[in-house]
Amino acid sequence: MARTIGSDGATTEKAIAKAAVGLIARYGFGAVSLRQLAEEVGLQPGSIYRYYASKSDLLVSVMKRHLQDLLAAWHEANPAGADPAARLDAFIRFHLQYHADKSDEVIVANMELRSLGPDELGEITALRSQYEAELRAILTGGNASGAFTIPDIQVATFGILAMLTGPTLWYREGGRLSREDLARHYAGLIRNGIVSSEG
Amino acid sequence: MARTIGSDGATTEKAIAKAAVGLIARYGFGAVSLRQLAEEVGLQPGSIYRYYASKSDLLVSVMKRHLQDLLAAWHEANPAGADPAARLDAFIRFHLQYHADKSDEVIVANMELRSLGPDELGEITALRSQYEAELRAILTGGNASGAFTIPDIQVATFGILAMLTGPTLWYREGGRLSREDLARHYAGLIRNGIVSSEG
Amino acid sequence: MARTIGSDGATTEKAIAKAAVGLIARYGFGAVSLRQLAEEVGLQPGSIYRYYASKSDLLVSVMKRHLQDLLAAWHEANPAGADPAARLDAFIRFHLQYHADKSDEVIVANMELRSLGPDELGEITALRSQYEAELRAILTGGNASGAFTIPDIQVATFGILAMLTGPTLWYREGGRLSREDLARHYAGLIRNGIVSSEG
Amino acid sequence: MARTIGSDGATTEKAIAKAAVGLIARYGFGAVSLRQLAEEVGLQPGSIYRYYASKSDLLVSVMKRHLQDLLAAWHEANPAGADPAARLDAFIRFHLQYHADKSDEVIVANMELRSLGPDELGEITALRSQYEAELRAILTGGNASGAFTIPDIQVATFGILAMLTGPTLWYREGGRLSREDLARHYAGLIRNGIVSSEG
DNA sequence: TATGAATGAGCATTCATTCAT
DNA sequence: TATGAATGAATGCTCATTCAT
Repeated sequence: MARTIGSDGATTEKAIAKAAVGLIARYGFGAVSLRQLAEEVGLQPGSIYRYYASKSDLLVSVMKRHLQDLLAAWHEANPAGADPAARLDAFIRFHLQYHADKSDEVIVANMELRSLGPDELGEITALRSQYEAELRAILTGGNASGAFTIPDIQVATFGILAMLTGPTLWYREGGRLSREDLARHYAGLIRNGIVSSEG
Repeated sequence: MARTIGSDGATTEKAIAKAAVGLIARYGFGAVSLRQLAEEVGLQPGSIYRYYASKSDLLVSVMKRHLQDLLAAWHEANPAGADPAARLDAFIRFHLQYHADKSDEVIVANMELRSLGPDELGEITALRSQYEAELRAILTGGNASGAFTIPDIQVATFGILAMLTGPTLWYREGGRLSREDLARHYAGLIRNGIVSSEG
Repeated sequence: MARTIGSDGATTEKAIAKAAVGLIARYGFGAVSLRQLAEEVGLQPGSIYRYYASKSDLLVSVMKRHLQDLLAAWHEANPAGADPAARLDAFIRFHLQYHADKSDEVIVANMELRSLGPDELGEITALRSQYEAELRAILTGGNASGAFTIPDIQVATFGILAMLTGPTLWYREGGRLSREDLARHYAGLIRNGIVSSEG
Repeated sequence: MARTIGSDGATTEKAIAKAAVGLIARYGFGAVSLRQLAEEVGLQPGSIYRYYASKSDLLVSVMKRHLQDLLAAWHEANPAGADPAARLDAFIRFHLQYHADKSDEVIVANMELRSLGPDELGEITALRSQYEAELRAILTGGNASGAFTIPDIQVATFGILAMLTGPTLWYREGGRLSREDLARHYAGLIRNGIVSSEG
């Protein structure tokens, strides 16, 4: 039936990706059908294949874009010259902010690694590692300057990331805690622990 | 045909549950078929229905059992009379230990909430909340006694749990870190943060 | 687990047949499972096989018994020596009465011929034909004696039987019409038609 | 794969419906599988779902179409202005004719009411009632004009319909009786009964 | 650019049936 | 006499995918 009036490829592609992220975050990759996705976008299922080679390609594409955007945004926000404590603080705030803004993408990127084939898993894992390396570098720098006293950088890196990613699953805008509250509390916990944390 | 010689119901039921946990943890609930599960157990697919009313019932059953066992084990391990710091330490060690021993169950219970219907989700969530409440009580007690200085109990509870559950995804027995190392490092981080943590 | 206390074979067999007739009449042979039937009787599905060789055997057995009982009851009720009009009247009343009393059996015997294999169909059809022959004989006798003026005995036989069997599907005891009303109206219709029927 | 050359939706849908009526009439709704139906049409089983939402939807659709066609055809054939006797005669001939032409549809519509869910049963029953009402109106009119002497219109309506629908199960074209014979005999029986029926 | 018809494989589930106990 | 464990085949249905139009 030829081109739907006013439709254009780039727009359609973005609409598919956006709908996909929302649906996958809510229901899980395996539980979302291309029919469902197509209907949400206002297309026939077959038409998705003009933009993505397969359902799996769609997932990889969405994840990759998210992780690349995340890295780019952090490079922008990173106060590279600052001292370790300030850089860690910036990282905490950036991570919470970005993860609150893109919670669907985060959920997909964290929960659907199982849905990837081995090759794609490698690609995605490499990007995730780059992001982890950013935090690791801050912690290492802090240990070197004496600002931090971290016995195991790896444990701390994973621990902090896990902690900071948690709110994706429970934080709701407009609830008891403002974003600023959240950042303050987490920064205190990470810096000083619970024995002497201040917020 | 008919009863396999020597087969008995209780044994078969446990074999199904055990295989299910392993497969679901590895591939995700939606990606595991009853055919696959049946083959792993050495049954015909239909025979699973002698023990579980549906695929979804199998998931709920596995999750519920896990959370009940978790709670029971903690009640056993909880040094109820001790001071808050000691109780927190016990909780950290218990959680890491139990989650390392039952990593498949933990992965299923944490990742497959999406695969539950609304009623079942309520049941499971209630059990999870009970466990969270145990940690919350320790933290609250510590604040009261002056042992801790926690500005937001909720954030700390979720933060600590997220942190401590993280290793399920990356910790491997026999690697660089012993279980004792892990416990020590996490305990230090949680107690003192990264500025003055020791371990 | 050996014999359930107090159970005995003949009783169980009848209980199965009775439950089967009820279920098949309500839901259709194909839609009734042996599980359902077993549960209604308080047995395990496998136990039915002690009494009936197969599901299909159960159907045949029920149908055959019904048709044999029907024939026997008519032979009892048939006023063999009477004149054709009286015998027809007796047949009408007998048929309506018996079909009202055994409506489940009638429904099964009329609706489930399709569920029979070819051999069994032959057996059952033969019995049905015997019953039809009884009516046919009355009509033929009436033509011979001049009591009736029926141009085609076959059409009249089938027509009368179809008419008289109809109430199985709609007649309800205690409604607008008593059994006597029903018999009177049908007898009038059959004898005199609608131009001059009296009731 | 993809569209079979030259295939088109409307054609396929009709082919499915036609094959379905034939198979259901012969074997019963419950005994016909979608695989069997698909094979008869030359499709894969799943392709049926492009046209019918479920197996049950297929049945309802077939029944509804039949009853609507039946009503429309009678409205066409009904000699509305004629006297009751002529209208009854027209009804008898119409019914026999239509039921001989569409015997599969008739069998399905009469035998598979049990296979319907409660809502669908209501819809179908309503259509059947409309058709019954047509005959009831003729009989009522005849009583009013003095052409008929029917003590119970309901019994006569059901009786006549049951009688006239009977041949669907036994009448075979080209046998001993022509369609005209059939119509004549039934008209005689209905009008005058068996005491003085003439044909 | 997009549709609409169709495929083929797979899935959860149900069922009649068997037989060691 | 009856149970309970299990089979193997079938069923309705869904899905990712293909491709002529």
